[in-house]
Amino acid sequence: MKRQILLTCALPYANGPIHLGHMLEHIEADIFSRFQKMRGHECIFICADDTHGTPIMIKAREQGITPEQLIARSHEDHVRDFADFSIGFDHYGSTNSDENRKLCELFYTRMNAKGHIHKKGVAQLFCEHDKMFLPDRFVKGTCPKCKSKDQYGDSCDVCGATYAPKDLIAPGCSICGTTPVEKTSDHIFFKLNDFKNDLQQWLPLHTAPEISKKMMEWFNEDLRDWDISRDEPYFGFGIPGEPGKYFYVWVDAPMGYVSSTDQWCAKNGRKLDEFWSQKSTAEIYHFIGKDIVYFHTLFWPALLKAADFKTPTRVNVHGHVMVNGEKMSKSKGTFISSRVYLNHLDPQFLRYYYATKINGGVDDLDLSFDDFTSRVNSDLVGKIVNLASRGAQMLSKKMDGKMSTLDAEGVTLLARIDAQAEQVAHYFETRDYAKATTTIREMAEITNKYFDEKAPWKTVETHPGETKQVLTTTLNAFRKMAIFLQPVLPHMAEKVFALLNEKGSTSYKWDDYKTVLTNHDIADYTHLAQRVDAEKIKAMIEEQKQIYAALEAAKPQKKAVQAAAVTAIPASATPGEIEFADFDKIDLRIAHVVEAEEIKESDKLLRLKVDIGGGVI
RNA sequence: CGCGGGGUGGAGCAGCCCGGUAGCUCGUCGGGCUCAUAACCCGAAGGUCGUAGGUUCAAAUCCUGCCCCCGCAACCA
Repeated sequence: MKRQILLTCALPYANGPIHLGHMLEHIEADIFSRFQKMRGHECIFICADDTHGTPIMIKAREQGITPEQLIARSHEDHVRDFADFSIGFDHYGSTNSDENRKLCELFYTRMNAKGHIHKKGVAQLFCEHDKMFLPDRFVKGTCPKCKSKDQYGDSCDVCGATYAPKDLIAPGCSICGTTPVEKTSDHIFFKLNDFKNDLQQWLPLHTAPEISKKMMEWFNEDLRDWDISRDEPYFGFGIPGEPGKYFYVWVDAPMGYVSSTDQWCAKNGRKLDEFWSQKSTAEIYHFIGKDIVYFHTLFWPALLKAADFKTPTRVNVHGHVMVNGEKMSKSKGTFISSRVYLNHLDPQFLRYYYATKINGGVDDLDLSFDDFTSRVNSDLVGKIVNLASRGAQMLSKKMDGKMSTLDAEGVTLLARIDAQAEQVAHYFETRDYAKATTTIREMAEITNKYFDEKAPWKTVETHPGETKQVLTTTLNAFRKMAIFLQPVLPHMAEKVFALLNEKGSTSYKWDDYKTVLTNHDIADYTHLAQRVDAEKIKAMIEEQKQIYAALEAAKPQKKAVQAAAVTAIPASATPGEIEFADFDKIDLRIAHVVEAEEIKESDKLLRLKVDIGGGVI
């Protein structure tokens, strides 16, 4: 039966570049998507940029550009990075689209009509200087509990206490430093508790046990109303009938899954209802990180239910990437952006490496570069790819480049491999890519053993006929492995496709493993993958470190410049640690700022920044 | 006592649900081979399974306490 599958990754925030943490999720989902497509199912892989909210607005201000310009740049970067890692989205949209706006309005209208919305006043800190209400993370001050300085408005990094921003001692706007005042404003709330029972039943059926177990905590008491509005100025969508009120970014972000599907449907002559109507039989899978579980397993399904849409079939949660056993660190250069990685290493390596570690669970995944190097060099290049080299080179250099037939042991060998095929498929289906790649590696091991025992290099002169059978067997075994690995290594599979002169499309279907190539010409052999050079890893980390250093160096200057600027241009918005995605984006842009400042130091600084930072603007 | 996940040879992991001689890859050491990208094949050494107790004929596996790491705690996208 042909399944209809819709796949999504969490939407990357549009104020930072893609880094190796994002790539874990996208690679995991892409492998799943490619696997399903190979199996003959319809699988639509959707993602988009998440473009709204205060951080984007502030960041754009800092750079003296509009939020639209900022998100356009991010979109371009993101799309290119993903493409270079062979992430095969069927559509990559943006939450800042007409489709998304209409959808938000539709959701809101339906929720409102059914009585799930209400309004009440909320007292919140307001910065008179920046003329805006401050999200918790934009208030900094001294922790009321342990007195640590420079803590955010929601919790203290030092002692772990949680509190409200107004509880901070000497709170200040993190943008301009002004002491904020408390002001009350009406906010719009979604009555999440209306869906308490639904959610409680839904969770265990659609998430992994460890996740639903954790989420069950929420049901110990009634669910609080969820504040879905923000006051202007805010970069987002206005709430219908509520002037000056905007949808909170976490409302329109997951909505991007639906609106992007809509865009894909429009391009392909399909109907959104096929996927998202309550009657739809399509399977919807969200791939997300463990940090945003509750948005996807509480708020999101509740919103969908409230608006009469289909709820996800499964929310797949993965852990976070650690580098060399530690959290990714900017100063150590382990906070590696996709682009920096691509400047030094083959994206296939990361795909393979992550695949060997992804087991469908929520554990954190350690990206250890020593392990990375040996895994790729030994398993992938040494054991698997080497088979092609062993088989194909002899066939084309010492013989006529044409396969013959299998020998008796060859028939047995290929049967042993075939016997594992459905098991491998099962591993892909359950997202246990670690087991899938291990099984494939074992196929390579028995094939190498076979090759060694047969020792064709000894018989190539004396018994060409038998030798050819060994090479034919080896290449066929390798071909099966390449097919099984195609979800992980699509680029390599393409090369194998060409090497083996395959007919038809340009990539394999899963069932192609069932055929055996005999009396078949192959093309000249070229290496399918290079080994990892440890020097390149060093160079990559070094480059990332330098980008960070440039940022650090630019920081004080940036403050000085912005202090001199005329209207409402904030000083450095983000001292200390902001979220990683934020951070990396700064890295890139800062490099531009540095240049700008070297050239100029008068009152037109901001204009210059735009020129250089934007390149063509 | 906030909650969830994790702690297995030098590194990275599997095994734990359904107790019964601890498995895989890399690395190390020794051997083989020389077709292949110094690759491949064979063999060896190396672990009181975080820790302290408990249950049991038997515990990495089940139960309890503690320690350490990661994450979450509704305004971090």
